Amino acid sequence: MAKEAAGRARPGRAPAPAGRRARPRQAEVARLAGVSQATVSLVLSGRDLATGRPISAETRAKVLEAAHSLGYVPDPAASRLAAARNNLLGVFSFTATFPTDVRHSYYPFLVGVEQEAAAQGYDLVLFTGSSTGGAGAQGAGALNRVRLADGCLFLGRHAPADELRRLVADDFPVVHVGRSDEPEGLAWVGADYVSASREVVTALAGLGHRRVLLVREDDDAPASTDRERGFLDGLADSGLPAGPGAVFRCGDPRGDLTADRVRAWVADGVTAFVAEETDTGAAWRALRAAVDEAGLDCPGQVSLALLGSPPADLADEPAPMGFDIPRPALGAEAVRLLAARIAGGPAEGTLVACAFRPGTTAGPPAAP
Amino acid sequence: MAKEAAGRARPGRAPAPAGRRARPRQAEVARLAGVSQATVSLVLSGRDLATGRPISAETRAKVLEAAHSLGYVPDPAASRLAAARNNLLGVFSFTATFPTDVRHSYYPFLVGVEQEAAAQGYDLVLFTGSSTGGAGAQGAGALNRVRLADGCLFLGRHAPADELRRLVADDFPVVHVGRSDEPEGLAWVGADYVSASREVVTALAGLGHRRVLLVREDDDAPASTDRERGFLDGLADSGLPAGPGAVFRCGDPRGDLTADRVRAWVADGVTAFVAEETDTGAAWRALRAAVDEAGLDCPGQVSLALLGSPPADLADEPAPMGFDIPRPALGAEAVRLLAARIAGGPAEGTLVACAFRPGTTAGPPAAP
DNA sequence: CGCATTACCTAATGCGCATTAACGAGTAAT
DNA sequence: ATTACTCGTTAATGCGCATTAGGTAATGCG
Repeated sequence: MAKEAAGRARPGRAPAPAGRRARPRQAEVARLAGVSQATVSLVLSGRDLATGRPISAETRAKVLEAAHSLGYVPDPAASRLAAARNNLLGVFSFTATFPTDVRHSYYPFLVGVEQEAAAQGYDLVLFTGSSTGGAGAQGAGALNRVRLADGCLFLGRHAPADELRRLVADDFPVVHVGRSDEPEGLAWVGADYVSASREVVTALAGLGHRRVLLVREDDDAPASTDRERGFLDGLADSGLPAGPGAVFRCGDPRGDLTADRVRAWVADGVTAFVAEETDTGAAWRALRAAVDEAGLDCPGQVSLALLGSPPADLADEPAPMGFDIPRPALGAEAVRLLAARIAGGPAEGTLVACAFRPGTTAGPPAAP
Repeated sequence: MAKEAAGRARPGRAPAPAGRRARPRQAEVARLAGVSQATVSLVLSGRDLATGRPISAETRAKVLEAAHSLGYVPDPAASRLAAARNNLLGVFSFTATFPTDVRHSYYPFLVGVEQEAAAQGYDLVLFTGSSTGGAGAQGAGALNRVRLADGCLFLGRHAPADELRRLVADDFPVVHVGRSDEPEGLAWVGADYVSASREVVTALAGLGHRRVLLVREDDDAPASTDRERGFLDGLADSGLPAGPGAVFRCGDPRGDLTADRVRAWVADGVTAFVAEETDTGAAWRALRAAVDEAGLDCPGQVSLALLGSPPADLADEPAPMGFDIPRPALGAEAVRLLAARIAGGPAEGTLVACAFRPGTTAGPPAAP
């Protein structure tokens, strides 16, 4: 008895919609060349040469000609499915990837990401996320969408640790941009704020300043604490006093950053101020405003430095002493690390050095 | 006799690499939920509700919970291969998508693309490409990678028509950003340069100018020819002379744009100049330089206008009369059109209106 | 109570390609 | 001649998902 009943219907695909059907498949190339589909795959992927699996030159030629004459182009979906990887890198940011306000943007970073991704043979998936409503469900599980890529980059200061933890626990290749201890075992690339900040303090000390004050914001992201750490290290290196009075925290109970306060500090012997850099540049703006209002001449009476790059809208002003984060390099490094993780590499953290910027806002301290 | 010999080995996939825990598949969700893979597919795609295929609420809930707890996310390649969609929109540019030189950038455009894509429930795939080496093979077939997505946006003035033609012929949903006639049947969105340029000329005529000259570059992209067309239309509308002398082409055999030439035109009765906008802003820069060198006061002795927005590095200068391309709106419109094409809509061209900008570089003509 | 519905769900199938064991045909070695 | 290989190619298989005919239990109908 035949196992198959005669009129057994066939489930599965509906017949191809007549209109769309034009693209040749490997099977058709194979038929035309008089070989098997497998041979076509081998020849076209060049895997024969690479893996030492030999295909005669004659067969190669036949296949190539057949493919060409049919105008064969591989179906990327099928390739990627069969190859169990899709050559896609995710980019997920906790704010809009293309913020309307260009000032605060990941643009320079993405420049590096794009370049390096291309170099490594990856395309990029931008998860329209967090901000705008996004393609997927909001909130819990939103991060899961990134699993469609082979790995994912995360941008932003405050990543939801628990969601990330889940990805990391599943051994999904993830790289966070910005130093982060939060989920244990998270790979990251970050700028070396500690060294860069120390270098700025050292430079100020080298100019002769003996009392330097850090103005920072009330935010405990690693980017902030690293800068403070480097600042304090720098003071220690130069043998300068580093008591709690050396750091002023905006939003402090002690009050705001005012001209009066600045005058008091100066009267107290402070000759140089250092501001933390953040997305908004609030600390730097506040410091400049206060110094300005206090009527103090910048390179003359007090020296100023910024632990980072000035916000774009202040790009025209004289460059402050400080350092520049090599954002494109950071992006490229992030991609490199992610590619390594995908290939099975370890989840490490990588620091990228910042470039010191002498600027024109610092000089020798004024004689008292 | 058994057809299969006893120890017949199994070709095909190698066992999954032990180390990395793979993404969950529908099959695992199914197992956890105690149902079949097909049911999972039905529930997750919502196809049950849509097509009236009944799935009990209880089963739905089980499946959804299992999927959620496993962090399931569909494999885009598989979805696509199975002839569905993957909610991915491609973006392919013929230069780096994030050019190092921010001046010429698709940034504002991408802002709109991201927003609208999110609104429509799509994620974006940036095909790293063209310029930098790209993920796929260069040249022939490079465009083919975009087939991974449900549809693709193409950016850039000079698209390789033959490659595009192939995609269009295969009925792959494509939208070109910028008017384009090249591959027949290509959908596009573009700014309405003709109307906008005409409006500028009309405004100048309204101020009393009777001789207006267009400075354009030597490039025959539609963006250029449309502006010239609108310029000439504007002249005609206002009854102004529009002979061949009304248009000056940089890189002309007649020579460069010099101060002397500008003086000669002015002596000849020209009171207003209009420059084409391009990526580099070359025409506008040349015109400004020449006028400046000729010692002519801008709103006073001659009026100037720019058929577009000034380059970013000239953003601080007084705004020229002209128009602004609503780039974010263009991006959004492109996404909308692409979504429509994916849904089976027609391949149409869409013009988006530009916003007239009075600026401060145009005034009544000087008395002779 | 027998048969037709209805409500739910599963089995089977294929999308197009990559992968790999196995096979046939030569050669060389035994 | 038999074994032992090498070389070139193919058959078979599955990647993960969507699709759809068909099955099964529960319900309706006369």
